[in-house]
Amino acid sequence: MTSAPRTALKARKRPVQSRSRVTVDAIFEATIQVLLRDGMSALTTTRVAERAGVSVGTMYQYFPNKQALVYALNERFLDTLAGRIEATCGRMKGAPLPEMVDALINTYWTAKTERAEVTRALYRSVAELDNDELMHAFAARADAATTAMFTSAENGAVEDVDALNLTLASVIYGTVRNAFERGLTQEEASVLRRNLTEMCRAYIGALYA
Amino acid sequence: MTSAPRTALKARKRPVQSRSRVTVDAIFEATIQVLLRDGMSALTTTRVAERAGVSVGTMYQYFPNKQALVYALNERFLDTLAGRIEATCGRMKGAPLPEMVDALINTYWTAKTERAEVTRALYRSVAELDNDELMHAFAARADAATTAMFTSAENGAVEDVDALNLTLASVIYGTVRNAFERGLTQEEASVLRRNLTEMCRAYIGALYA
Amino acid sequence: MTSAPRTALKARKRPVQSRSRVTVDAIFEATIQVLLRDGMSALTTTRVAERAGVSVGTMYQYFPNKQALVYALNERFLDTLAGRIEATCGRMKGAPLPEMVDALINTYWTAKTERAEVTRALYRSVAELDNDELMHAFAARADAATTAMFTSAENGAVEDVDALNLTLASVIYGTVRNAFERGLTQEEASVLRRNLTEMCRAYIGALYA
Amino acid sequence: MTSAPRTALKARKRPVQSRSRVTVDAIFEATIQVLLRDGMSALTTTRVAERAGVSVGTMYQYFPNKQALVYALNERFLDTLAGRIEATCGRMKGAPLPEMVDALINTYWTAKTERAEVTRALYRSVAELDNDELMHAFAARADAATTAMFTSAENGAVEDVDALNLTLASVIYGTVRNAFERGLTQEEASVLRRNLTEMCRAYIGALYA
DNA sequence: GATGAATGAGGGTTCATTCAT
DNA sequence: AATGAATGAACCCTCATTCAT
Repeated sequence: MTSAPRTALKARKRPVQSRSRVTVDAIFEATIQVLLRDGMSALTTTRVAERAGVSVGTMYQYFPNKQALVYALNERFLDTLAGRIEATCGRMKGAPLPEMVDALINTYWTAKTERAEVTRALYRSVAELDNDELMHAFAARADAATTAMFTSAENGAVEDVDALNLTLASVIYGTVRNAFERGLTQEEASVLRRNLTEMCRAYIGALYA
Repeated sequence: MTSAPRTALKARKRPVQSRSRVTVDAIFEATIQVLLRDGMSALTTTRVAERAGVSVGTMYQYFPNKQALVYALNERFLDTLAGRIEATCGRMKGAPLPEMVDALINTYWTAKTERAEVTRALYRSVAELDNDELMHAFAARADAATTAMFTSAENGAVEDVDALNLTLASVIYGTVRNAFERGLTQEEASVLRRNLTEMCRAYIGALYA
Repeated sequence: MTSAPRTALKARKRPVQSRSRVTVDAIFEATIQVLLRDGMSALTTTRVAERAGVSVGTMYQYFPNKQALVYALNERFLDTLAGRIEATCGRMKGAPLPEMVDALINTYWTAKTERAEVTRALYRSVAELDNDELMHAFAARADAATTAMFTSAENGAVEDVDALNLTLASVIYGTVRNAFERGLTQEEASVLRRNLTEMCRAYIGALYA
Repeated sequence: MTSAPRTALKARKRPVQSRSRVTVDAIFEATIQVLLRDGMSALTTTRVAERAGVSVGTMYQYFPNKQALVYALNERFLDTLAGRIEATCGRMKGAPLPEMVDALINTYWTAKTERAEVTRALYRSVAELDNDELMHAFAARADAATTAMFTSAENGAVEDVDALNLTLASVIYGTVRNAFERGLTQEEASVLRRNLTEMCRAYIGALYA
């Protein structure tokens, strides 16, 4: 996640002092607020600064330009998410494959659902960005973690871990995102979540039948 | 798909005459070109008109504003896509469930892959829009078609068609999109595609074991 | 009134044929409608043509440009008004001065009040124009008529007809216009009208006391 | 005068600091210049900003839109004018009625004549606006002042002050405006001014004869 | 370090006018 | 003669970014 973005998008300073940290957090939070309330097209530097309670000038001390701000915000979220996935994968090392899948779905689904609106806002904000780098960095980290986990599966080595990983990751991440975009009801969501788990388990079962 | 969008987004005139039709198509194509080359943030009315070989004024004769243009473009693509899905579903009526799933994945995957870059461009362009209406209209049409298809499955009635439909639709559409965003290699893509099919089949198999 | 305006403002053709006459009238009426409904800033050639039931092209056959249209419209109204004043002045020739004044106020006030909204709309529309020419032409015609009338006053020659004329014309026309702009109630209007007459009579009385 | 205009027309910031004050004044002056030189239809935001020596952006920091600028300009002038009328009325309290009228005509006429061209430009600029609010606010203030003055007239209470006020105000303001629109010569103007005074005095005389 | 007024390029949009049909 | 689609200059306005204080 901390892999080098285009120089233009790099944050200007690492907020080492606690005061800076507070400021940056306020800016991030303000960005999310504006995104939620008014949408991407109303995300102006002035408005963010205002809501964050700082001046535009100050904002530019921490982020070289608007894109960098949005970029950093998404980076932060993906960092957190990757961290959670890593934690889950660490915890599940050596467990049976089906349980791994359950855990992975749980982690991802929960992470996205906790602040559903924020997730949605971020999905939108990232569309303008040079997305790929961000996604790749996240994918790389997450894939490393899940691959390591799958490799450690209890009942012997998986034949083609990379293929398994690619498949499960794509299906899980993709399905969860799609669930968001469809705006499912609570009930539909829980049906889908259960069935997604079933499906993954069935696939794994079929692989080793 | 042709369900009423917010008035503000409605196209101004239906291009009935062939000359108009050509113009509108040129504008659509130009929009895609710009989206591909320069991204959403560079999609200006002037640039689109220029590339389409018409004046801005002409563009505004057909679209009341920029958003409406992007909206109409997406609408057109989703319309086509929904049409293809309906065709497939029609053709597969009464077939065995696994073959239905194969056909559905094929149709969707192919449709998205044919002009992969365009698909990617549209995914981005739609993020700024009032997405929901568009998605819902598409979902409604596609769901109706697939549900009808699943209901007609050869070997007896599916127990809960709606749940099955929700699951398969979410997984398939979601996975395909995720595949795009990850920017998979040709090979990875074909592995994923095969495995997605396997997974759906395994799920269906498990349901009726 | 028919004095030469700047060439640019001249109407393109005199509508001699009855068909043309109808068209021009429709355009004039449409212009007023739009002015009334939507105000000067919404007075577009397209809208006027639309409401008149003709094409823009046709409109341009009769008026070389938009300004000419507004100009002609005002000219027509001022022409009519001048005609009415001339009629009154003709009728009152040789009458006693106070009765002349009564008649003049009556004529002017009535003319403006009959279609009060139209009057108001025209007042506004003319502000954009090169007003002066129009006003001068009207003033010249009206002044000629009133001066002739005052000269013929029953009880002997007025000492300085031009001064009297200037005074009465300015006071009467000015007061009536001001009444419009203040948006007086029915009652206030009639009080004002009565008092204006009183005042003019008092002035005349004082002159010859 | 400072009564609430439609929100859309409100000035954005009150120029409290002296620098801002200078800027705003420059913008006002520039607006007048442009109005004088090129007329209302050439009054573009760019042109005004240019002549004022500021950027368009700066202009928009003080005025939310072009209309608001014109509105504020007229408001300022009417404010000043109302202030002058109030001053005169205050000074003339308890004086004989004819002197009051003299003073009122003097004040109004002088105010309008001092910068005659500006007055003319403003008369035109206001036609596009939602005039009424502005006029009413002015009228209310001016009427209050004159009514109070007339009430205090030396030789006993006027019978119907409101009617007197309505009459004198309408006649005076209307006549002065009409004088402008006719574009009188210096000499004609002074004749008219004298006669207007005579007329008002004659009217008052007749009232209390 | 922080501020926020000033900047001005550039965006979306309108509409008077033309001219091929 | 009539049409109305096409034109494109010009308008109003926004907002990322800078820099004097």
